[in-house]
This record gives sequence, C-alpha cells and structure tokens, in this order.
Amino acid sequence: MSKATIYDVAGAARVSLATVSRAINNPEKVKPETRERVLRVIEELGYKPNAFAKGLASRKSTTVAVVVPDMSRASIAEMMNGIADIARVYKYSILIYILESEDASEEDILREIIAAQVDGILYLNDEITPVQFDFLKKVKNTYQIPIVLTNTVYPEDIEIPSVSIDYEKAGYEITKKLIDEGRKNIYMVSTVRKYMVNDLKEAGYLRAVKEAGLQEKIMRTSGRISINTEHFNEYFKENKVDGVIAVRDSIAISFLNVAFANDVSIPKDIGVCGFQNTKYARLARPQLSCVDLPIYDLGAVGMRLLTKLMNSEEIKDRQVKLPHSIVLRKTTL
Amino acid sequence: MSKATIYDVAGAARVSLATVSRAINNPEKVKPETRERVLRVIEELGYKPNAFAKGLASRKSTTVAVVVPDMSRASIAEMMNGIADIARVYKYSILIYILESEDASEEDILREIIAAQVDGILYLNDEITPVQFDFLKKVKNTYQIPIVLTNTVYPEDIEIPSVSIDYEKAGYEITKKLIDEGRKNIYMVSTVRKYMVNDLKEAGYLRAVKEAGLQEKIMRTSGRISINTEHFNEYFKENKVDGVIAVRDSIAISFLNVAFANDVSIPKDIGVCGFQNTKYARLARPQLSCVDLPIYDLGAVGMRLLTKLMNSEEIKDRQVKLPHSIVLRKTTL
DNA sequence: AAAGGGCTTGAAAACATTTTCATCTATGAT
DNA sequence: ATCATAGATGAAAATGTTTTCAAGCCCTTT
Repeated sequence: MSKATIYDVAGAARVSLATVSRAINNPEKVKPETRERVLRVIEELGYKPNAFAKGLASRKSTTVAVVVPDMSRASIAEMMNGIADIARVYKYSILIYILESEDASEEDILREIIAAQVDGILYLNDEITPVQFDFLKKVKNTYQIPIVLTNTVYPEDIEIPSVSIDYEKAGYEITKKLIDEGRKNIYMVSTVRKYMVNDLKEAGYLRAVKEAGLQEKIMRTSGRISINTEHFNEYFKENKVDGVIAVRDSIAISFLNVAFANDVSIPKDIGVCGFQNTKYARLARPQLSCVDLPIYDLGAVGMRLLTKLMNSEEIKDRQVKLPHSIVLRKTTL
Repeated sequence: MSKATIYDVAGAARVSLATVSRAINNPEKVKPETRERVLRVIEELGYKPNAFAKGLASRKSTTVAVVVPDMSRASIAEMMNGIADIARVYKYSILIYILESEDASEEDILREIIAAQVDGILYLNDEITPVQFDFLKKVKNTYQIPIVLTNTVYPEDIEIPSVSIDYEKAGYEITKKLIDEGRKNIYMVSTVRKYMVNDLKEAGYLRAVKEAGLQEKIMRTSGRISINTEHFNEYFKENKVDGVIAVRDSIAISFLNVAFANDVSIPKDIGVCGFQNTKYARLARPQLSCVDLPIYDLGAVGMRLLTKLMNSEEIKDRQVKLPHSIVLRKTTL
C-alpha cells in the first residue's frame, strides 16, 4: 500500500485532517490520547506524509542544496560525510549539484537550485570568482535563501557566512617549520588554476619566507602526475631546493617520487610537506608530514551553521575558522 | 521577485493556466504564436515552476535517490561524477543518502527515501546482505519504484537490475598474470568485512589458483593501515610469499611499504597487484600494477539504466557488465 | 447561574501545478 | 448552406498537505 494519505489516517482515527497534521508536527497541541490513537493508525497504515504536498502547503522543503566542483576530490567527498550526518540530525535532505559539467553554466545550475525550492545552499566550490560571488549574493538576497561557504572564504566580504580554516596561518606555520630546520631554499608548489584557498596558503608561505629573509619561490604546476613529474625534474636540474611545501598531499607525494628518482635523501636533503593529511599521506614512503585539516568537521560545522541560518537564529561569528594542526612524520626532520 | 506563479504568467500572456502549462510541457499542443508569447512572458517574469506543485500534481519528482555507504571511498565519489553527468542530461535531480550513520537503520533510510517521492533509486552499497536485498525488493514491488544496483551484483537474482563489472573474471585474470610470471605462493589480501564484490574477486582468484594446482591463500585484514602493517609483518616472518593481490589499491600500497621495510625487492621477489587503478596507484613507488575499473562509467551507465526504467522502456540486459582491463606497471614483471 | 478562559478539535482556505473534459473556431467536404 | 472534424483553448477538478479561524467543551471565577 503505497498511498495512504492523511485522509485515510483521519478517517481511521476518526479525527480531522488538521488533527492528524498536528499530531505529527505539533504534538503538544493535541490531547495525548488522541495523539496516541492517531500515531497508532499512522503506524498501522504505514503512512508517510507526501513531501510535495507538505512542501507546497508549508513553503518549506527541508532540503538543502550542496554545490560542489567535483565529487572525486578527496576533501569534497569527506566533507559530504560530515554534511550528511548533521543534515540527518536536523532532518534535512541533501540535493547535490556538481558544477564541472560542460553543458551547464554555474548560473544555470543556481537557477535549477532555486526552482527546486531548497531551504538553503551549502557552497563548497573553492574556485569561486568575484563574478560568481556577486551572483551568489544576488541569489541570496533576491530569493532570501541562506547560503554558507564551506572550505572557502571570501576574505573581505562577510555578507555570506563561511566556515573554513585559517589557511594563511597554516601556510605560515608549515613554512616556519621548514625554516626552523635550517632550510634556505623552500619552494611552494601550488596550482596553475586559481583556488581561493591556495592563494591563502601561498600568502602564509610568503609571510614566513619574507620574515626569515629568504627568497620566495612559488612554482605552479597541474594536478596531473605526468606534468608534475616533468616540472619537478626540470627543477632539480636548474635549482637547488631543500624544502618543498605542496598545496595538496598528492602533489607532495608526486614530488617525493621524483626526488627519489634523482637520488636525493628525504628528509635530509629536502624536507617535504603536504596539505590535508589524506589517507595517502600515511601510505607514502616515507610517510608525509603535512598540515592536518579537519575536513569532516568543516562539512559538519558548515551544515550546522546553515541550519541555524535557515532557522533564523542569530549567529555571532560569520566567518568561523576551525583549528588545524601540523602532523610531523618522516619527510621532515 | 521570487514568486511569479503560473497565474501571473497566464494573466500577463492573456491565456489560461492550462495553456501556460502546455506551453512548457507539451509545446506541440499549443499554437506557435501563443507559445511564443507565453514563453516570452515567462522569460520576462523569470518564472520557474514550483517543484512541489508540479510534483504534487503530476506525481513525478524527476528526482532520484542515490544510496551510498560512505562518501569518502574513492570509488563512490568518482561514480557520483558519472551519475551526476547523466542525471543532468535527463534532467533528474539527485538526492543523496549516506548509510553509515549510527542513528538510522537502512530501513529507516529507505522509508525516508520513499517519503521523498523519488522516481528511482540508485543503490551503490556493496555490503548488501540477503536481508537488505529482500527489503529492497519489497520496496521496489510495493512502491513500484525502479531500483538499480551499481557496482554491486546479487549474482543469482535478476529482479533488480545491476551494472557492474565481472569481478570474478578480473580476479581470475590478475591472478593468472602472477601465475604466468612463475609465482607459486600467491596471496589474496581481502577484507574482514564482507563485501559482495570482494567475494567475487576472491572467487576469481580461487579459480585461477586451483586451475594452476597452487595452494589458495586468502588473508583477511582491515582497511586500517596500522592493522594492515602488523598483519603483513607477521606474514613475512612465517610465510613465504611471492605474489600478492589486494582487493583495493590502498591495501596493495600498504603492503608495498611493508615489503620495503623488510628489504624485499618488488617485483623480483614479490609481484603485487591492486584493484581499481586510483590516482594513488600511479603515485605509489614503484607504480602499482592493477585491475583498472571504469568507475565513472559504472555510475553513468547505472544512472542511464535507471532513466530507462523510470521511463518504462524495455531493457534487454538486466545485469550489465562493463569491461575492465589490466594495467601493468612496475610491481609485476 | 452566567461569564470568562483554556484546551481541543474541525471546516475550509490556501499552496501552484497538471490534466481531463468540454467548448469554440475555422476549415474543408458534402 | 450544413455538417463534420481537427486543432486550440479554457474551466474546473485533482493532487495531499498546513494553517487560520471559529466553535465546542469543561472548568473556574464571580
């Protein structure tokens, strides 16, 4: 029996629709005996409120949209776990939107999202441009729908709340660690594509390096392993390096491999650090030192913040920063 | 203006609701001029049909549920990309449900899903038990909602269609490869937890090993690196090994590390193979030989199959098997 | 005994679509 | 000129909830 409606329940429990609805949504407003009778009938009939009728009548969907650039990134996937856990406790469903597809602009997708009548948007795209950011703000304001940025920050603008970590500080700290080991030629290996958070990591690196009177050396490569490898090999020919900080674990590991091929000893000759502390940081040989990011928590806290917003609760901190840590393993002294 | 309704459009275009609805959903049923006028008004007002009213009236949601055990597995995340791409072309939205949470049983979650009125379910959980499978069938039959299993098979039962790869064959082939290299003590490293697909990989391994008159040696460990490492170390003490097939790349890499710590030469002394061909197989040192799985395609084809089912199209093959391949790198001869 | 005030409940409107059925118009055939 | 027919459109029912408003009931207070 798929189709028990509220009418069926009302009939069987000998009450009106209104009472059934109240028994479910405002239990305190109906007499305990009645409520119990109604609930029993609901149980018997296996009644489940129709989500559409509910959404239509109440103008709430208890659904949030999660916007991601690409699901296969380790950080995104892990954040999803945190998001889903919190969403469950607050009874929200998750609609997922993946941006990278060819045949739909970000704007199209945002329109889709609006049409879907979600109660809130969790935005995980860290490649956000000023144009996109403005569009986001427009969406937020004209449709009055709460948005939170997760694992991205839009530094000077507090209009859209965000939860992230202090990437600048993390970049600074990890660079400092290498400096404290006495290293003088520390490279930051970043990406050619512009990611908000990588800019921040670079900023932290620059601060530490300048503070120590060292020369800044930022190298940009791609996430593709074959390209990395070539880049790195050239660097070995032309430059002397004694420290490398990569903006992603996988890039650090890639570097590790090239270093070994070139017979350099890690960590003696070169100290290497990554970012995130994925499972693969521990699977690297030697195990990778890196900044540990609370990825799951980022998702969870972001979602929690969104629930508050959707509930019109006052929030004190519109740019929450979660703590990170540095985990030292075998690629540093 | 968030709230242009179909009434507003009808008014501005001087037609009835029905005509507006038709102009959108059955363009061929309305006179070209009228249609154009209506569409122009829609554009002007920025009208978007309310998804709830639409769902309520049409009894279709154009939404599918994707059920996954845990988002952070590399295979799951990558499948999501394929799923999302195909979903977009057929205009379906994706509701995501993650199973592993403590406070909700699988049955609860399935109830949630049907309450959400999805048009179809894509089920990616490869830890499916007979009980769960029966429950799935019940859901499918009593609610008449199409379900497809993706990257899982329920071998003897064709009632719920599936798309997967021939894991048994893959297991056989990769084992055969090691046998052909002249190896005699080939271990399969599987998981203690029961995954449908790992059982299949084991079956293939067993077939190859028996066929060659070798002894079968299945070792079960956990996904946790620290536990793996201990297990592997003990094996090195007590057993002689010259071949290892791991059910996951990460386990193979973990093994690689232990092997190096024990001064064995790869691939000369031991040939090692993984399953899936993740990015990390190429980041391993030496690069890992493994079975390559078309993960993205699995998601895409699964979703495509589901759209057919939801559209009541006849499908010929209820258990589609996607082709895999073996990629030989540096951990085999 | 009448008035007031909580609780508890029900009737009906509202939510924004789709879809069925009937009506209308124009066109071509008789 | 009449009729049949096809195509285009509109009126209204249907979809399954929530929510407002009013009413009923029972108890307390005057």
